[in-house]
Amino acid sequence: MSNLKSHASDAPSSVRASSNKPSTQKRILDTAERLFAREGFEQTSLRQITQEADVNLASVNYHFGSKKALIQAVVARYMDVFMPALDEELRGLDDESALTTLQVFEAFKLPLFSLNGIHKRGTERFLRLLGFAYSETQGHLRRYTQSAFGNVLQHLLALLHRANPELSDEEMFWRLHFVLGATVFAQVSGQALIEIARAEFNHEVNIKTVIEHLIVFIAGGLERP
Amino acid sequence: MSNLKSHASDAPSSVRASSNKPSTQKRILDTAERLFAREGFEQTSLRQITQEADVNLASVNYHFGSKKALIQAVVARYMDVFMPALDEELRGLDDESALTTLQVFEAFKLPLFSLNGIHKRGTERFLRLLGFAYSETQGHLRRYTQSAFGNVLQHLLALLHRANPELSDEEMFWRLHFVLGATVFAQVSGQALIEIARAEFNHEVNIKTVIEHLIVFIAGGLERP
DNA sequence: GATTAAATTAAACGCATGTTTAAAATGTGT
DNA sequence: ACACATTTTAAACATGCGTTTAATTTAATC
Repeated sequence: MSNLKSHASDAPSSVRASSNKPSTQKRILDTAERLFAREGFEQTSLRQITQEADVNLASVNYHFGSKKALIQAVVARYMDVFMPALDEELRGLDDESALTTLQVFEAFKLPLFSLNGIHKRGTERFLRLLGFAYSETQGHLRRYTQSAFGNVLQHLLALLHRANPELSDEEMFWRLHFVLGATVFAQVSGQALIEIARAEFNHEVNIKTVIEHLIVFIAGGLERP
Repeated sequence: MSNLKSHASDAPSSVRASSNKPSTQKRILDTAERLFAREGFEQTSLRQITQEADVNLASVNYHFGSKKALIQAVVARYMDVFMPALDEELRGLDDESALTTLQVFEAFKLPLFSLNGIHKRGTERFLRLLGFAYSETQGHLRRYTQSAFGNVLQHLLALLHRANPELSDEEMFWRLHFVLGATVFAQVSGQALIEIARAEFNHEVNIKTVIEHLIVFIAGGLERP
């Protein structure tokens, strides 16, 4: 944590001077993201990351301090885009007169797809990172999310209660966690499932399709009387 | 795999002769089960198991051949009870005239609760083992389940299709995996969630309650038009 | 261009894992 | 009681991990 060298978070020069190669920091971040999203955090070693990024093993600890901090940096890059976008979408629902569960979940779509601005397959990567963050127990990530974006999550819960006033707090508690489970699982097993589906149904399947299916499903489960 | 000593699967003498202590094999199996269900497969080391079981480290490899084989033996002990029981329940639904999704999922309840015959908290343990088997990628376990009990799972799929004839194969495919996700997640995060719920709602929460909530949720998600 | 500061490098450290080995202990059949 | 097979044991093996160190190279500053 505090082991970080002072210059590590200095902002500007993200591109090396007289070279078209991205900086070491960015190379590490990009490669780590790709591998984390594919294999999970624990399954990905620093040696694997540094080798594929073509940087020295020790540079991860030099630039980020520790593997934990690297994980957090990778996730934060997406969170910092996603959460404000979601926040705005949720605010747009505050004035809705007859709010439905489906509306609330569909508010996730734009923020999710906007992540493709970060990377070509940003949506997919973010969801898989999230999935691993929860299925592996990366407590520090949960704490970071809760403390940095807790208010957004509170807002979400309030809207869901407004859309389902007949559900008790306890029922909402359980169903929300089931929603989370279905979502996380769909992403972690996502790539494998997409391939199976492709072979089985003889047409292209992409992340958008999966999300559409998922949203209908979780809305159905959550609204169940 | 084939490294197993020939006597390892010899059936009978599960209790040592002139001693009230269970056999080494059983001690390993019981302790491994307890730890696997609590921490997951990868998080539990053989040293932890053998230490708590009070047996020698090497005896796991002697009796089971490898850690993978031990994991499989632990899971199989439950599968061999659960799957036939589920099979029987599902057969009971074949003659149902107006089959509902809820009926299909409720057919899981008895087989699940029957696992408490194996261990006091057998239901909970089995579900958590299953959860870890899927969230960690224990491919060999998936293969074993598929090959040993594939017919039961096929039967389940057929019944769900009968209860929801309007759903396409593809929709059923996705929803079934979301169901699996919600279930697995609920169990892996289960203990933590149960404790939060207990504190939040000031009354006892047990595994049965969670399953009741879950079944309603997944039936709602799956039936969604 | 000399002097600092920052970044990179190769190597080692310390620890934990699953597995194997070979000797000792225990049990079994005659 | 002997001979043999089975089981248990302590120790080492081989591998992989995140991290640290100390020296070198590169960049920036005066």
